[in-house]
Amino acid sequence: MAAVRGNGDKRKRILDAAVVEIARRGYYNTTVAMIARRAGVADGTIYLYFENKDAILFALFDRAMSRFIEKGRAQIPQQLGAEHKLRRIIELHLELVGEDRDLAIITQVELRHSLHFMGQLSRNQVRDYLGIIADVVAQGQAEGAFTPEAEPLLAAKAIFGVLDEMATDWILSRRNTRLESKAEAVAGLILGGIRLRA
Amino acid sequence: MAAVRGNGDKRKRILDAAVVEIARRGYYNTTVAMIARRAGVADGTIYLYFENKDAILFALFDRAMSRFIEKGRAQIPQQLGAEHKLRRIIELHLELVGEDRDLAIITQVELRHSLHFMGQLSRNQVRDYLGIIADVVAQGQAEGAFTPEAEPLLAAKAIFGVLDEMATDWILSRRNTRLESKAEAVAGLILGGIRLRA
DNA sequence: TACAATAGTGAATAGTCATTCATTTTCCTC
DNA sequence: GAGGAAAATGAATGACTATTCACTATTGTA
Repeated sequence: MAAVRGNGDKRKRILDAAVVEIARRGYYNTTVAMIARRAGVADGTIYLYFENKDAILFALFDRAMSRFIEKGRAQIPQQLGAEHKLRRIIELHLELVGEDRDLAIITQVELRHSLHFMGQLSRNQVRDYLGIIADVVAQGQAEGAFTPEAEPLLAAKAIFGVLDEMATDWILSRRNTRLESKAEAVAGLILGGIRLRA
Repeated sequence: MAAVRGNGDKRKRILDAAVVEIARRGYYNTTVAMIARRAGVADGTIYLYFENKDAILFALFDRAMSRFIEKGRAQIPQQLGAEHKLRRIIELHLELVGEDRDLAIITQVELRHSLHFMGQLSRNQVRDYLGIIADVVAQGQAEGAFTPEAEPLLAAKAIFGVLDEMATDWILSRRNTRLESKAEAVAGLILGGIRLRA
């Protein structure tokens, strides 16, 4: 039944369905049956592709993070100066989060469920991401473009915090502005701070 | 039984117990019975003080936020210049979150559960908090100390994002550094940005 | 076409837990 | 210290749901 195509796209269909259902209702209020229903498969089929319900959430995060890093690699030319790279990261982050609201709800809200989820997986890959930003900061310092006072990893966390808050704020506001429209202003703040330059 | 004191501190005992249990296990993995047990009351007693399980989480947030705003009011003198006020806010935020790790887990991780929780309550009071920061930014601009380019509310969100990320990072790292030890460096970043001053 | 293997199904299972409420205990007043 | 109100109890209820598994359908092969 519901034969969209009797082939191997079931895993994808399940994940896509999970994004929608979990974004609407939250992880704990979404039943496996709901995901199965939307995916057009039987409840039991879910367990042919995922060990358990938690594994679905883990897989969702993996998939999102992979896309993120993949796009990042492709779109941040190695030869750019640090300031341009950082601007590109800011734009890209906001673009990617802003691209799919349901997915953004998962990453910004649902995945922050419990220390269990946060600690187990999300942070490993977040650390990689922070590392990428920290490298750019260090590059900028080496180039003499960025202030040497800032500890690169701390600066990276601060930058991530700003981007993350912008994303969360966008999720929670029902307005339909585009998230990436803030990129310019955000970059200005991050680069220049708020103190008036002498 | 378990007669710690037969008087009116039950509500407080229940909330205190809830902080500990929820911080350890997460909201959805904490049963009402667990909270009751730690509080030294019967399961049913919980329902004399709270309408349902959700209401406990809501109350937890209210209590935390009230303390936050109360301390903020008391410790940020009205006559201070904007930069000093902002530094004080940064210190205070990190101090208060850093004061009680269990409570911090609730506010940084557990309360971000679902749009349901995030949207319903946390944001109303967070908006007030953002408003306070935005006012300080506007004051700084009026004084000519802060850059006029920054839109105060956007700047406030960015600042909140930085503080929030520092807090979350502290929660997830098991190290026992004091959160407020980062205040100085964070203030430097927020005020000066990362671009080198000419 | 016959036969296995593989994939998919969905009803049944086995728990779990928020919430209720009949009963008991504590508190207060006279 | 009697009696009634208020507070507290905790066993029972009623739902709900992740996961399993005996069975069916599909697919590929000889």
